[in-house]
Formats: sequence, structure tokens, C-alpha cells
Amino acid sequence: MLTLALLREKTEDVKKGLAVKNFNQPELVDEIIKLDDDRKALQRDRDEAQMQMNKASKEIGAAFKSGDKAKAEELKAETAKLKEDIKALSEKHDAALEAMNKKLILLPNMPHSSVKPGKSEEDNENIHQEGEIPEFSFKALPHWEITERHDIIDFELGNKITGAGFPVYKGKGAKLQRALISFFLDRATEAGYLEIQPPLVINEDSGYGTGQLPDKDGQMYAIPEDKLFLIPTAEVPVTNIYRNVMLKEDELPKKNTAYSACFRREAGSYGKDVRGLNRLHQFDKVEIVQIVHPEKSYEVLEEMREHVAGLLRELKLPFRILRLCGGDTSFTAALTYDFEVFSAAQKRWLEVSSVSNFESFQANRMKLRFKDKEGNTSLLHTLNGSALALPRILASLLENYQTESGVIIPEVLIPYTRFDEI
RNA sequence: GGAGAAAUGGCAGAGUGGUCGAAUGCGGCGGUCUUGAAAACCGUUGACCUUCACGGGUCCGGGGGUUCGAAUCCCUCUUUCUCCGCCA
Repeated sequence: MLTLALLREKTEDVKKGLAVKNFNQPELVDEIIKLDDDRKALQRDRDEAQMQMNKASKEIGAAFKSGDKAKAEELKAETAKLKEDIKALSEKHDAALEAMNKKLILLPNMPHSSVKPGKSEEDNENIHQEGEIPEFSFKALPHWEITERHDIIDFELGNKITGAGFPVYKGKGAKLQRALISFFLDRATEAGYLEIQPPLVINEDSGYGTGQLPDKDGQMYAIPEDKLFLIPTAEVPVTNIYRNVMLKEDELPKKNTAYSACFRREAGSYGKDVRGLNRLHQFDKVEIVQIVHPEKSYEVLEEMREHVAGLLRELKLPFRILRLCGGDTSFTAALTYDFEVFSAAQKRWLEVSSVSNFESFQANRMKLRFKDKEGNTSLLHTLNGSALALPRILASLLENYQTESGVIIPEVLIPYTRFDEI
């Protein structure tokens, strides 16, 4: 959620920024400011009435104490009108506040100045590419054939137990997955992140805090009976650790990492994109989250980007980094880098990580603030990134590292898998 | 799942209808003293909204109610603790 101060001070800049994100209701900004003006006027009136009421109550109390019952009763009669006024003004005030908030949460985050306009993923900017794309002297198999040949991931079995998009990992497939999780968590720990095991189920307040609610609930699996949701990413429970929190400046930065299963309904997905491990309803991911001083967040974004790049380098997977255009940058993000690995048999780039700076957008919703040395409070900045999402890493590992007879395990993973080929 | 008790400032813990945003202690910050530190002593120490400012308003787990007036009474939800039951 954008701050009212920003809307007021930089009204035109905000409108321009939102246009980069293809947000087409600039008039909302003016409406919000107008509603806030109304609200302030109503608050002044209500506070004035409340003050008189408080004064009268004290006088009544004093009258009773001094035994002047008649005077007390007289004063009491006078408060009736005040009471009505306060009630009416309060209701109007609350209505204006609610109307304003309803509109305010419709505004997406402002994009960073480096974000270029654009409609979709086609307009994303390729800013970096490295690693060698493997060549095969034999016919390379897509990962879903490799997994079937070696019986390490069973998609059919998942269909039986749950439905499409819930594969069953078996034997070396399960172990390779576990190895990757441990590898990623260890690297995050070495980089100073505190490992967290969060709940996989969240309440409405948490969904609201990170922006999945109120209007993206269609992407989450819900448990309506308990008003709970399965997490779409560990970002949600981990960032919500800091909901309604006041940190001290010297506690910054807060660095957390978490492995979790992630659940996504992926309503509207279809076609070849969903083949094999490319798009699942349940998948594993290691997430990194940082809560930082507002002046440091872009520096930290680069640090996180470098962390993710380092993982892919160690796995020796060819990858590229995209700076997302306005249209593809999520509602809550100011700047996002996507990481894609090349999957050698499908001959496709697969998204394996998304690293974003949310600036104060989430912090404002969550009331996540810090107190500086002068005692002033201000909003913190939040960032997160996948480091990394497992299924597509697994897909490209299987495809890129395949031999005619099997799959070689990347060297850095062997201490974790304790086998060197499949 | 059943029965009971509780939820107050960073922490501990008073406060059962009236100048209570809240005693006291600890902790934090500033100062006196000291070569320095400790101890002692003095002062200070929550958030939010509003105002150019003075000031005003709100907040004692969340929500609602009674009352001229609620931390205090009532309803409800949540959480914690104790006992019983069940259980990885």
C-alpha cells in the first residue's frame, strides 16, 4: 500500500509511475486524497465534540463528588445532544476512512525508475546471461521421460492420490530434491540468513499483510471452515513475522531464509507450459527475505541477486537475468529480477527465481517500522527472492546433465546426495 | 472435546465505575559523582490520528454493548495457563 504522504507530495509522479505498470485509473489517486480531506475534516469535528463530552463528564463527576446532585443531573441532560453528534460524526468519519482504504489498496506499488514500460513478459529486459548451453551427441530427452525411465518422479501416482500437479518423488528423485533443499539452506545460512520453519497455513491477516488478499485469494488453496489458506510461498509466513513490529535501527537488517512446500491453484494455466515439472500445484522452494533500512534496499537487492546467481553458478546451469517491465512486475513490487535457467532438451528458459524489492509497500500494510537514533519512526523496506524454486531446477538439472544412460549429479550436490549419478 | 483461571507500557506487576495513558520495580536513555567503570542520586522513557503551532482526540488482547463517564460492568471472539479426556 502506498503512503498517503507520497500521494499528496508527488501526486503527478505517482500517476506517471502507475501508468508504467499499466494501471489505468489515475483518477483514483485524486479520489483518495479527496476522501482523506473529508476524513480529516470529520475528525476535527468529532474530536471537538468528544473534547466537550470529556469536559462535561469531568464536571459531572466533580458535581457528584461535591454532593451537588441537581447540578449533575442538569449537566447530564445537556450531554444527550453531544452524544448523538459524536455518534453521527464517528460513523461518517469511519465510512470515509473505509472508503479511502478500499481505494488505496487498489493502487499497485510504484515502479523503480529503472523499470521500463511494457505489456507482458515479451518486454522484459535481458540484462545478463552466463553459462554454457550443453550440446548432445545423442537425442536429449525431456525431463519427464528421464524421470519415467529411472522411476524417480511419478506423475501418474500423484494424479491418483490428489490430482494433476502433485507429483510423487521416489528414491533418487526424492533424495536429489532433499539434497537441493539442504544445499540452498546451507548457502543462505552462510550468507547470514536465519533459517526459519514457518507454518504452511496462514490466516487472513497474514494474507493481507503481504498482498495476496483481498483480491488474489483465487490463487491460494483455502480452508474456509477455519478461514485459513495454504501458503503460495514462504514469503507470506516469513514476512508476516514482522507484521506490527517496531524494530530498532541497530537490529537491521533482518535476514531470514525458509524452506517450504508451496501451494498454488494456478487457475488459468494450460498447454505445454504445464508439462512435467514445469508448473505444479505443490512444489518446494527455499526463500530468502530481508527487512532493511529504506536507504539500503537497492544495495541489498543487488546482494540478493548476486546470491541467487552464485547458486546457479555452483550448479553450473546456464542462466539469464531479466529486469521485468512495468506490465510484468507484480502488484506489490517496485523492481523485480527474474532468473531463468535453460533446460537443454525442452530448449526453453524456465523461471526459477524472482527477486524483488517491495520498498515500503508491504511494510505500510503491515505497520512494519523502525525507530532511528533520533527517535523518529519510519517504514522499513522488505525484499524477497527465491533461492531457489526446486522443480524447474530439477527439470534443467535432469535435462542438462543427462547422458545416454542416465544423469550425472553436479559436484556441489554429491556431499548431499551421497550418490553421483542416476 | 469438557471444566476452571487469566490477558495492563520493553519486561515484571498494581489498579474493580470519575483528573488513569495508567502506581511501583526492573530495563533503556541523559546527567551528577569518578582517572575510568560500578554503586548511589537526579531527570527522562509507548504508539497512532489531527494541528503551522498551542492544543485536541484515540489506544489497558480483538470486536460489540451498558453509562454523563469504562483498564474496571455485560456480550462475543482469540490466545495463554491448570485439571480431565484423546493422541503423533
